[in-house]
Amino acid sequence: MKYEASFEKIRRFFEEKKRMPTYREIRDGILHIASMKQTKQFVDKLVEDGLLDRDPNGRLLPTRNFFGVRKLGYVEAGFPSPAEEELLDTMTLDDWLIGNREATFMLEVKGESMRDAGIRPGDTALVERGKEPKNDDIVIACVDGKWTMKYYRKDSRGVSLIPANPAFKTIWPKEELRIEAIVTAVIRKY
Amino acid sequence: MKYEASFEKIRRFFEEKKRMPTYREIRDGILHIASMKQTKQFVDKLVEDGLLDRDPNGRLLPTRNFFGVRKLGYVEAGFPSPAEEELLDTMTLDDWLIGNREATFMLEVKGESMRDAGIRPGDTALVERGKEPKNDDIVIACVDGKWTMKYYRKDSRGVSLIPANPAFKTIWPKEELRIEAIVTAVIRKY
DNA sequence: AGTATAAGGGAACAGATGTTCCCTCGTCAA
DNA sequence: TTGACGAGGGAACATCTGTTCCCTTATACT
Repeated sequence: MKYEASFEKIRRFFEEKKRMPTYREIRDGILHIASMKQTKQFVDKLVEDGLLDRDPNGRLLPTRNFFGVRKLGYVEAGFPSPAEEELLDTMTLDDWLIGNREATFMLEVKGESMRDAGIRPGDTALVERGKEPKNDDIVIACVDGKWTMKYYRKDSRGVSLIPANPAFKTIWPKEELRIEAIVTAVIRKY
Repeated sequence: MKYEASFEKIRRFFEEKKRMPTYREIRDGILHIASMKQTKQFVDKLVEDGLLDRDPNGRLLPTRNFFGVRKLGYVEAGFPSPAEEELLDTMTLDDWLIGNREATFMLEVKGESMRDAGIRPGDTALVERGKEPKNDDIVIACVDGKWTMKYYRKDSRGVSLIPANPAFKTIWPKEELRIEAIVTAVIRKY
């Protein structure tokens, strides 16, 4: 069994069971050998290479390699060679996109009012509640009982909600305005 | 110590240490009591409520509540009341967006050539290598030594790469064309 | 062939951990 | 006051688990 493939099996194990395997599980289910000694040698090498971490008690812990996606540079740069590929930074989408998990929600976008901001129907917005909006933030607001997504602007004339589409009108709230959340990211899945 | 707050502490513990706490760690570090019996009762209740899972050996496992973001409906629907909030489905961005982790990479977008598809400079594209492109997929291609992101189209006249911006021209590859990856998602972070 | 070296197998050990059990103490009703 | 009951504390136990040690087997070299 190859080194890389065995590590991948451990990653899968964690993905399924949400915990790391024990030495004996690695021995029987992954390396398919009978020797504890060699299992330890194999694990030691993985730890040394930074692919695995250890508890104070010796128990295994997942590393960044267990989560997330490898990050490349720009489109123009293209893909690195397989040799360089190992050096790539990995990054979890959740950690990257979510600041305060308690306050963050996913919300599906309907309507064309933010089209020119590159936000289109069917996109998923990540929104965070409880943050103070700044000018030009995209916000989820409840205006006179209706929910919308717009640019937020506050100036000497008061608060206005500005669409990113000339076919829609800027809203000047008459009675009630609650900024319920701020859009922190927009995701389009193909 | 309140029930909810204690659960949140356990979630934090997992977020930091990448493993679940033991009963004794919950007793000393979270509940701040001395009784194993009550610690077990507390954990039993969490397991019963589906907030925690257990190993065949009794060890604790994280549930879906430990990962991801809560998913709402549409913008128009607004936010649910705190009472309903508990019912929301949670979903990890990684699981949602990444099919094949081995083959998926993050790539930053430069240039305006896909502007009308709502993809703009600074956006992050999630791309997957090794998949066969279909018509109208957005692909990362290497044409005559240059890397670009374009719509893919194959018809009787051959393969063409079509920009989503009238200011750019459709590319008819002359010599070399390698479709290196297919764009599976686009993320814009504010 | 004979010997030395390494690899493989597996038992043994110490510490950690979920679970159970027992004792103590306070509260409340009769 | 007394007895019952439940909560809290903590010891005890069986199992699990990383680690080490020793013995056997294979391999390489002289």
